[in-house]
Amino acid sequence: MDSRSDASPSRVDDLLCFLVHSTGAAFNRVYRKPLERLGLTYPQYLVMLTLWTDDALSVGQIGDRLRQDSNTLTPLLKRLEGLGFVTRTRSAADERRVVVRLTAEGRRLRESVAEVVGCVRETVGLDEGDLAQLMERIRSLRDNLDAAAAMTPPR
Amino acid sequence: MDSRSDASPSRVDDLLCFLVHSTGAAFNRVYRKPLERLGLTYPQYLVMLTLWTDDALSVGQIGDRLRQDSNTLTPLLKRLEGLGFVTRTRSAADERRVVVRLTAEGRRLRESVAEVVGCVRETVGLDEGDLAQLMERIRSLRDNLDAAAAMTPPR
DNA sequence: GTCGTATAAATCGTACACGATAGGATCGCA
DNA sequence: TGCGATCCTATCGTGTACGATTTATACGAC
Repeated sequence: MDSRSDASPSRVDDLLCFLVHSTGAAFNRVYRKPLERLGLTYPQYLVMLTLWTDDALSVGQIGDRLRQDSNTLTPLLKRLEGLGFVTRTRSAADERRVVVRLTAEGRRLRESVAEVVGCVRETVGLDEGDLAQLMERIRSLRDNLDAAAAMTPPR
Repeated sequence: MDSRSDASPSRVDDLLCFLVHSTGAAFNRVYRKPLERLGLTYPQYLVMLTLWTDDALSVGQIGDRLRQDSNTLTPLLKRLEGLGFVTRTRSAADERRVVVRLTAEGRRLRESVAEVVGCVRETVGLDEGDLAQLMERIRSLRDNLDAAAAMTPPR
């Protein structure tokens, strides 16, 4: 009920949604150059991270972890396949599934990446405690938004 | 120097960059449906917000506020023009500039939007103090990232 | 006044995001 | 055993995002 509860906020930079949006873009900018040296985009890097943790995942399993669907992942995975970092094969047990596996080169990439993660970790400029707290708040914010979006929109 | 300082994090969901990224997507999902009723996408909505605050801005001024460049904004503004919400006219004083102005219909849209902002504000589930603190932390995070990206990347 | 430089917007190519839909495989159950 | 519902991936269309380049205008030093 305060003075700005309804009127348009004075600046987009005073909106939480815009701050989150632009901070995501800023992360992207920081990651772009070092990843480019490895031949990866940021979304491709996220897929590689996922496979370095658990290899041989289906498209859907990767999508669960990254919160995206096959319409985004299929072309992205084909590019990673074209780059020689993963293979895509139909599962014999369930022909509906496509299993994505790291190649030797894909596994090798993991070492080159350690420095990328490390250098970004420093630029965020937060100590362990603040980082953990910030992450927890953002996660809970995201969960609230997800829950709101999941409600069948009234009408 | 702790145990996870170098190895790949166990899950993308434990990375700050991914949390920010996916929270931005979650905001987008929440906004999508109500904005769709107005005929706007989320980035278009950000442009409208900017113009509701300051009308008659050049493409570059809009870009300063939204942190994007003409390569993204030009086609987006042409769509808003096609929808009848803005006009785009070359400035007489400086023929390089294109000035974007709200139409009557574009101004009218502002009222329909109040409820959108209000309903999203509730779903974030934070009180005034927490919201302000979270926003300040994210802003400072973004500034750190911007500063890092601005450094001419060594080698 | 002329020329080089800076600035503003537009254009181009590639990659993501995402709603909607299609097509094939699997499963459950009558 | 057959058949409808469900699941999984792929495809399509539209709308961003963004680096690199292009074109046109403005400005400053001379």
